[in-house]
Amino acid sequence: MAIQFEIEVTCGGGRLGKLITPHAVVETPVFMPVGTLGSVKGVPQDLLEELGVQILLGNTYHLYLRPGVETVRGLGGLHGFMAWDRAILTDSGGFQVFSLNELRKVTEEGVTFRSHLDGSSHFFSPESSMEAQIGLGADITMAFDECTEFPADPERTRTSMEMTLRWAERSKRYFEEHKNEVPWKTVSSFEFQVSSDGGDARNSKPETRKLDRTQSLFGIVQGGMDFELRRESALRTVEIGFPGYAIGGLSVGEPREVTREVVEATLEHLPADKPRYLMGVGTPEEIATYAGLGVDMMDCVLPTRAARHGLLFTSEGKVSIKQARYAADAGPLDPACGCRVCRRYSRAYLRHLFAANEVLAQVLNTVHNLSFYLDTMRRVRHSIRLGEGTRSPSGVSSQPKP
RNA sequence: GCACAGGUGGGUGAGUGGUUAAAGCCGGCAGACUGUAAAUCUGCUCCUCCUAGCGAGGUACGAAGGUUCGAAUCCUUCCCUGUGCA
Repeated sequence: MAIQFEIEVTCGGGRLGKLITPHAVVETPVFMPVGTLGSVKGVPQDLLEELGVQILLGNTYHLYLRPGVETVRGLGGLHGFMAWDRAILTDSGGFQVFSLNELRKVTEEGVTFRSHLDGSSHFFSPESSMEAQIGLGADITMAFDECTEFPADPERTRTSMEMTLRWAERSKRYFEEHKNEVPWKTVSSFEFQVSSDGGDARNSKPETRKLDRTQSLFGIVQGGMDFELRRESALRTVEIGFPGYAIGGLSVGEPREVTREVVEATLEHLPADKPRYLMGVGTPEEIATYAGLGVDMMDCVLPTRAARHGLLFTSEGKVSIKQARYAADAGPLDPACGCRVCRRYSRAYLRHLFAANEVLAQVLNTVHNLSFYLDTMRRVRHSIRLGEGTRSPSGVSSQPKP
């Protein structure tokens, strides 16, 4: 078993768990910051560690184009290359196939696409995506899928979903044959320590386990906005068999309430003992909601991108720090936030940095937003734990450990 | 003092007789952003009024006059700036 997922407690649909990957133990539900090109834009790795980030995203398409998979592999894989020894998940490139729609052509075999950098022609298939992801050496890899566009008619949605299923089988087949080719040691004993929520380590104790440190491959459910197709996609993806399942094809322009309905309709068909990863979602409210519904992993560019654009998430709602109203505001960005940015700087200063186009604005804004997202998930985990405390005696939410 | 070159909206800078309230860029003010082609993108940015619109007036291209159906654009005088020569 390449990856272990242990559910500690559940509350309603929400689950508190540990995802034990080759490089880190990840407390779930977790928000995974996006580091597309081997960097969470603007934030040094040691700061990410300080924020409590246990798992990052990398992107196969982007790293394949630049600096190239072989370069990364030669430098110890993505972990060695970007000097990050906690967990990494790589996206397969499936989403780029969707978002670079002007530059690509999809066939059963795979996707021919033009580089957005220099226009050169490339080809991605389930096999080549897996080859690249194994070379990058993330802890968790993703099957090569087709993210169905929105809107899409039923026929198109089914056709797309069926192809994603065939690609999932091909991804798995290639992966199983080559997964030991990762650029790091695959077997070792692994000591890990999990601090309890809030950073208080009093109750945690180091555990040592013998782990098979191989990569994992997650399957991705598609099916557009159609509940029946989602159900079928989920069941058939589970049938192929993966250690974790992602819900893809959402946040592609559909109304947010539709997103939620589709997530709920999909979750019920995914095995309770496997991690469930909702791709590309969402706002702080959304990630809290979905965590409560039983989603274990989420990623989104929103906190990092919005930060660079001057949009900050706070306990009092969104703050567009560029607004003139903050020009002389001596108060902290978010009085309820304990992050290093809110502890130290005024809104007026943050606004000035942004207006003056100082690089520090991007750094501080991103640090805050990520901090807020990670805090949000800590609160969610805490509330699930508390929920267990009150409901456990009746056995309502008990969940057998794997 | 003389000779050139210039003076355009918050800044810069196009435009050199007719959809020009005046390009573009910057600045300013808002908005968007959800498996990152994103330090990006979009809108507004002279004043007043309203039925809020490819709406109606007003004011505007150093100043004042003039030519013309029509001038930021042509002419005259004046003021100012830069460079060169005395």
